[in-house]
Amino acid sequence: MPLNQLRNSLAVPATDSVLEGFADNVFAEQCPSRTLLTHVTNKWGTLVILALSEGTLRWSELSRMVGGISEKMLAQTLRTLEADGVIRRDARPVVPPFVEYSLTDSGTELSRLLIPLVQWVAVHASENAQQQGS
Amino acid sequence: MPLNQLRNSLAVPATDSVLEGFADNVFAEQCPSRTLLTHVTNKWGTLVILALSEGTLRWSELSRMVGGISEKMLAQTLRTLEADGVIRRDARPVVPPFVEYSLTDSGTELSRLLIPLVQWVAVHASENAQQQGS
DNA sequence: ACCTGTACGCACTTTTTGGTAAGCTCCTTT
DNA sequence: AAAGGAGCTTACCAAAAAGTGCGTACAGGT
Repeated sequence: MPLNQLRNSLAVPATDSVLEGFADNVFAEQCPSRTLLTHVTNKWGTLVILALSEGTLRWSELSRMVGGISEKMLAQTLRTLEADGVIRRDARPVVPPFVEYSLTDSGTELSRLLIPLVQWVAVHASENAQQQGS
Repeated sequence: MPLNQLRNSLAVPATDSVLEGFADNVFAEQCPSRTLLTHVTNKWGTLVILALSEGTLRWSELSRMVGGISEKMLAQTLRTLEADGVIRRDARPVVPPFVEYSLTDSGTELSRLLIPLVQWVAVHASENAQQQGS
């Protein structure tokens, strides 16, 4: 048995003050919260949700707006977030395909939490030099 | 020149309503905001910041608290976030090494934005089955 | 007749991320 | 005398994420 799996099997001393209740969830792996957390807080996920917070957008508009996203990543991100119930896909079966993406209600909630976060990032990004990777 | 780099070189139609001012930053790659954003919103980064929102913790306490993190990832995450000015490292040169980690002022601000986000995640994680990866 | 735009899916390769295990220093415990 | 713990670092390797390019169907423009 690897060392850190062993470490996980030990009891985590339940800390709870601000993180009341969900501390035992998020800090433990195997919890679905971890999966959703990585979906909404990864690079492309955040950016797509943010872009859609403005309103409904088509595939090509998203593609242009989120700078640097590849078509594959856009497709994957959209499908993942759709499965998570964060965004809604609305396809009209017209002949040049017309597909619209928008936030669901919970997606809108989420975007309202994400926006101040990105604002914080925008403010503090200039403070230090961020040259080194990883 | 690859296709989507070419796409990036085209002008992004500056959209600004809720995202006033920083829209041109975050949505464009090559911007330091992107780097910081990925630092604070990746899996381990979020979890470490959250853990430290409770207060100062030692290496070994963090290691036990954040379930599943390897020593390498803990070290890497801590060094990155320290360079970003989010956490502070305080090492006493005593003989069994004693090192404490805490949030800086901006790190505390950040954690206050992260907590509602994680609460949202905790609430919505149970709604759908999150079986599929990526 | 030919090319472009739309919204993808698929296969392949590259890059990044993360895990495992080992080592290290200096001291305390057994 | 040997083992172990604190707080890391490094080398090596596997897995996952992401990028690249190709194909597709059909319509409209030139």
